Formats: sequence, structure tokens, C-alpha cells
Amino acid sequence: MSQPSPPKGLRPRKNPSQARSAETVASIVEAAAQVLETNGFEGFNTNAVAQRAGVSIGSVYQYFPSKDALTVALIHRETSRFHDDAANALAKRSGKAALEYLIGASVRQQLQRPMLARLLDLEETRPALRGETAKSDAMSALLLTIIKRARPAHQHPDIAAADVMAIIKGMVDAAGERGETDIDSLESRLRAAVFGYLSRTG
Amino acid sequence: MSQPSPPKGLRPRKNPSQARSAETVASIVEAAAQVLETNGFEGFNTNAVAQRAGVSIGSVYQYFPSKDALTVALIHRETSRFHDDAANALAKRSGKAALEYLIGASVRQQLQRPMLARLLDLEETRPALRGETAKSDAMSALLLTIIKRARPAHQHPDIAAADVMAIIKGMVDAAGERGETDIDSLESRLRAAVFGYLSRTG
Amino acid sequence: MSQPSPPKGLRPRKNPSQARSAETVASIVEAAAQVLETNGFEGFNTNAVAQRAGVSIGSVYQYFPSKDALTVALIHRETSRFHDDAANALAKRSGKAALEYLIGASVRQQLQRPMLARLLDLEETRPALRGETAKSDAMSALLLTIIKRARPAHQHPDIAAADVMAIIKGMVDAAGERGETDIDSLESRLRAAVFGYLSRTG
Amino acid sequence: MSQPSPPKGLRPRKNPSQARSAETVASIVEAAAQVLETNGFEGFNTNAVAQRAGVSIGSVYQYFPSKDALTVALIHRETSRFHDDAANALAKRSGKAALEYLIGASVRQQLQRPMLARLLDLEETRPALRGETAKSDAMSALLLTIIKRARPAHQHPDIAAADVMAIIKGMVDAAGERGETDIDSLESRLRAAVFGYLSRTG
DNA sequence: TATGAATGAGTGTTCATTCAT
DNA sequence: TATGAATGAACACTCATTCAT
Repeated sequence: MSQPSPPKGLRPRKNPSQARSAETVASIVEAAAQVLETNGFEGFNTNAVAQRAGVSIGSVYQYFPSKDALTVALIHRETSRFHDDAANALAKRSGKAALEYLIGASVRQQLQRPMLARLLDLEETRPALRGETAKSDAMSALLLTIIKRARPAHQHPDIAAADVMAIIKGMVDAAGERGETDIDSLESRLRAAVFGYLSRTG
Repeated sequence: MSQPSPPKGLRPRKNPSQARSAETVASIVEAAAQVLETNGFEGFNTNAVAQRAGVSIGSVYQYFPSKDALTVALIHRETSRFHDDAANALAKRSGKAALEYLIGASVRQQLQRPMLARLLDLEETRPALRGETAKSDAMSALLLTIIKRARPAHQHPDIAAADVMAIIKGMVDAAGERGETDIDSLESRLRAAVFGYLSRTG
Repeated sequence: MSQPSPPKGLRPRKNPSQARSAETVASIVEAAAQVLETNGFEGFNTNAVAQRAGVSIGSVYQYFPSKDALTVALIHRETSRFHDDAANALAKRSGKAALEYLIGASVRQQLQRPMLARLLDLEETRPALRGETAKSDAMSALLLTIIKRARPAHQHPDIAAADVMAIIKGMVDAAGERGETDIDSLESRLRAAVFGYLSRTG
Repeated sequence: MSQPSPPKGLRPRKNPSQARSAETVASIVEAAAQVLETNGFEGFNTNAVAQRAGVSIGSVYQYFPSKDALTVALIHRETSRFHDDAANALAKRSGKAALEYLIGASVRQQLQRPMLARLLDLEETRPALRGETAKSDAMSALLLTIIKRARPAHQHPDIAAADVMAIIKGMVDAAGERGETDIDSLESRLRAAVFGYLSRTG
């Protein structure tokens, strides 16, 4: 099932200087996303990605030293998309508004490509990739800042940040799994859970 | 390998009548648990399970028609353990007490074998196994009953049940992933999230 | 083994565009023929074929999606060789001459690689391959045409075609099995059987 | 596909002296016949036979030292059934009548259990079983005698015997494969082929 | 730089056969 | 003698990765 996977580099082989390379890299990553969405985990293999991207398997390995590196790149892409969006949350006046914005961003991203988001959450937990994926970390940092602002008196803001993130991930993933599409409903329930949690912890 | 996985049965091949068989079956399932915990997903293969169980690969297939069947058996084992415990929740007088008991049971089980619980949660979502794993269903049903008792006026008890389960799973899994061991703290935060959510939804 | 033989495609995976590929494909099919001849049915496995062809097992599966597909390809190779030859029979003036030519072609092919021909006849009857092998069909059609010309008054030309084919196959296979090498003798006896049959049926 | 199959004895382990043993042996052989007919070649395995016979796999090996030995026993059973019947042919006055009787016997046996007969013909040709199966030999001897009587002047009665047998086997097997059930038609066509052959060879 | 043919270790699964009970 | 649990060699097939062109 899972191939040998000798500890290969996880970072892209090169930061593509030429425009053409950049396009190729982007198309490969997008192909990876599509294959993951379409075929699921079991059908996520490098040859399928190459074919979907319309490039040779050799080209894939020209830009990514290993399958894991490709996965990491995909995670980074999804993460940074989210990150840019989420950074706006910090600009919001109140902590509460920032938190609400963040919740909205999570929901929006998740429901846009539900399968993909879930699969990536999943991949993120693989030991081999641990530390290479910044989503949790970055989002944790963001959350921590926001929570400190929203609940200045909280005793354990770091724990709260982790818990809030877990709540969001858990509920949003489950919603995606069920095929839920009603954004507003999901968002309001998420707010209930998050603010409920915060108001009842120190 | 026979990778492709022709639609094989997912239920055990025989219910072992002899004492020796029962032992073997149990040892295989326990070995599967250990391999999953130790080696993770990538190292979870039938040969490793057989070796860890101290039996031949043939014996594994004597009792389980496929790798997936073995996984399902493992899920069932963990689930029923949990289920027996959780059924007590229903006996509790108040809905609130029942819910608290359920939260406690979740925490206890999860923190006992954190890696295993997380990996099984994950496997449960595999399309191939869908419908064969009762955990979510059984727990959902339980939760639904409990929530109806705890919040008789709730407008959407089924949605609430799903959300509460997602919250519990999300927070508990994240705690397990972080290696958290403080049961009391985790439990009280879970109560905050769950009751916070319930008190703020209709 | 491929034991259960999940319904895999039976047609080759790609028509090799590069020269190197074509060579590899040809060498694999020829290796299959040799393994079948040398080791018989029992020793006909994909690893042996790969080894004999001097390629990796992966290469075999690059071109043939399954063992059965490889067998079918081998049958087709042998068949088309025969078919090209036999098509000439139709050009013969009289039905009788055409039939004699066909008999000669059968004998020649069979005695060239007796073991192979017999094993392929045998494989052809495997349910899994039914319909993918054109030999019987094509030869039947040919025979039918020829017999209609040779015996315009025959009441059941289709049955006669089937019977004549069975006679030829039966006698030629048996001769191959016995290690018979005298082409002329075999041919004259075949003519006796075929024309004897035709002259005595309506 | 085919298992290791170290050269094991091919003769039954014991000639069962006790009545119970004889019954068991018979039931095993009959089970083998049924499995072969029902599941075909690919499904013909010792465990299936044991199960169908209602005995343990151990018992099968108590009476037959190997799978091949079981196959040989089955061939013998079918053969001797045929043999007894066919021996009557010799009692017939004329060679012609004897030959006609033999043809009839072949047809009858074949169409009774078509799949079984074909599969056994097939097994008979396996090198590992060669020499252990008397069908061809016995029938050849019978045919030789009959042909000598029917065509005293024939130059090569042994070759004729082999050819006649090949014709019969070929036509009858093909008929079985096509699912033909009209005994009379098949018999008359066989007579045409056999006597046509004999009348045109020396 | 791009291609895609080639590689081969790894994996799931079967089934003839053995042997402790 | 009968049982059936256990064995493990054998086999079909996959897929991450390499490298000659």
C-alpha cells in the first residue's frame, strides 16, 4: 500500500525562476489537488498527478524531490490561501469580530473544497510531514493573538487557542463529511461552540 | 498487491469455535492495534500484523477475508469497549449527568491509546469501510437520546448531536496528538465547549 | 495469484509509440510463449515471463494490465499469424482447394510449436477469456464461407463448420501431443476425415 | 496459481478395507466431481472439495496423498464408468456395430456431465499426471481391437485408432462447450466423420 | 529541460499440505 | 481415525523513483 518512502527532502527542488517553470509547478500542485479530491487518498499517486497536470512524471520529480514534497507543497498552497484571508482578521477592531471573521474564513474554505481540506488535515498529522506544515502553527499563532485580545483575562490563552482550533476543525470537517452546504447555519453553530467555550473557561 | 482490493467481504470469516482459535483471533486484532499505534498508517500491513501476532500470514486470512475486514474488526473492538461503557450514560438520572459521563468516557478511552483512537477515527472515514463501522452511528444515536433528554426544547437535536460529537472528537483527538495527559483539565474544557454550545443553540 | 482475478482489462495498456517499447512488448509476448511451452500451464506466471524476457515485472504490467491480458495478446499473436495465412484460402478457386489449403495451414502452424498451440487452444476456453479471443470466431467464419462454397447444397453449413473445426483441432492437437512430425501423413488423414465427414452429411 | 506441488504419490493412500472408509472415499471423489463442474478449474481446490464432501481437509489427505492423486482418482472413476460401458462394444458382432456403440457411449457420457468430461480430458494432458490416467490408453486399446475387426485391411490401425479417438474427443468436447444437447444429431455426425475417415484411409 | 520507459521492493491474498489435539 | 487450525511459499499487481534519450 504505502511505498518505501526513503526520507527524501520535503521542500521543492527549486524556486522556479522562470515564468514557465512557475506555471508548471502551479499546474502540478493544482493537479495534485484535483486528484486528491477526485480519487481520494488511495488514488493519489504521482503518475496520476503527472497525467492530470499534462506533464511527464519526470517533470514532477524535476520540481518535487518526492511525493511527500508535493503533498507539502499542496498543503502550503491551501494554507497560505487561508492565511492571507485570515490575516485580515487581525485588522478587525475587536477580538470578537476577529474571531468571528476567522470562523467565517474556516467555513468558507472548507465548504469550497471539502474533500481536499479534510484530506489535507489528515495528511498534516503524518509523522513524516510533521513540522513541514505550517497551517496549524500559523493558525495557532493567529488564534492566540486574537484570543488574547478577545479575552485578555483568560488564564491559559494557548490552551484556549488549541481548543478553539480543534473545535473549528472538528465541526467543519464533520460538516464537510456529511456534505453540509448551509454556510450560515454552520457558522452560527461554530460561534456558539467557540464563544460558549471561551465564556466558560478561565 | 493485490492492491486493487477486489470487493472483499468485510466481516470476519468465521466465529472461532475452538478456544485456540479465539485466542488467535484476539492476538491478531491486538497485534493490528499495536502495529497501527507503533508504525502508523504507512506501516500497517498484514505481514507486519501477522509477525507481531506471532502467527503466519495464512492465519490472518483464515479469520479475516481482507485487510479491511481486519481493520473493521479492530474498530469494532475499540468501539464496543467504548459502547459498553457509554451505555451507562443513559442510566444516569439527568441528561446533563449523562452527557458529562459520556464526555468522561470519551476522554478516558482516547487518552488510553491516543494514537490508536485517532487512526481509527480516520480509517472510519474511508469510503470502503463506510457503513461497516458502527462507532459514529451508535454514538450518534446515544448522543441524540441524551441530548433530547438534556435539552428537550432544542430545535434540531440531531444536528446538535452531530456537532457535539464533532466537538468531542476534535478536541480529544487534538489533545491526544499533543500528548496531553491531564484528564481532569481536558474534561472540564470539553464540558465548557459542549454545554456552551448547547446553551447557545436552540 | 491472481487468483480471484478481479475484472481487469484484457486489452493491452498502450500501443507502444516508441521503438524501444515495441521491442519490449514483443519480447514479453515471445517470453510468454516460451514460458508456456517450456514450463507448461503450471509454470506460466508473470514473474517467470518477465525474467525470461529480461525485463522487470513492472515492465510487463506497463503494457499488460493483467496476466490474462498477456495471455490474450499471445493468443492474438498466434492467431493473426494463422489468420493472415489462412485468408489466402479464400482466394483459392474451388471450395475444395480452399479447404485443403486451410487444413494445410492448420497442420503447419500446429506442428511448428505444438505445445504452445495446444495450450492456447486450451486457454481459449477459459470463461474469463471468452469473447476476447478471435481465433475460433475468425476461423469459424472463414470455414463457413469456404464450406458454403465447397458444399453449396449442405443443409447446415454452420454446424458443419463447427464440426470440421473440431475435427481439425482434435486431430492436430492429438498429433502434436504424440510428437508427430510427418506433415504429409497428417494432412492426408485430415483430408480424409474432413471430406469424409462432408460427403456423408447433408 | 498452481501451488508448489512437490512430486507426491498419485495413487490413493490405501485401498479402504472398511465399508465406512469406502463411503468416505467415494463421497470425496464425488465432491471433487461436483466442485469441478460447479466452480470450474479455478475453483477446484482441496478445501472446497472437503467442504462439499462434508469431511475435514485432514480426511481428504488421509485417503489421498495429494491433490493430484484426488484428480487421478476422479479420472479413474469416470474412466472406469465409461470403460465398463464400452467393453460391451467388443461383444457386438460386427466391427461396425461395435464402433457405433462406442461412439454412442462417448456421446452419452459427455453430454451427461459436459463440464466434467471436458475438464478431465484437459487434466489428462498434464505432464504430472501422464501415465497415471488410463482412459486414453484403455480406449485406444479398445479402439484398436475394434478397428482391426471393422477394417481388417487397414494399413495403420494404430494410427487410425488414435485419429478416430481424436475426432470423437474433438467433436464431442466442442459440442459440450457449445451446450449442444441433441444426442441423435451429434451421434450421426460423429458416425459420418469416423466412417468417412476410415473409408478414405488405407 | 522534458520525456516516459524501466525498475523492483513491497503488499495483499491463496491454497496445498502438515500436525497437534 | 478424524479434525481443522496453522503454515508459508508462491503469485498477481502497484507505484515511487531513476535515468537514458
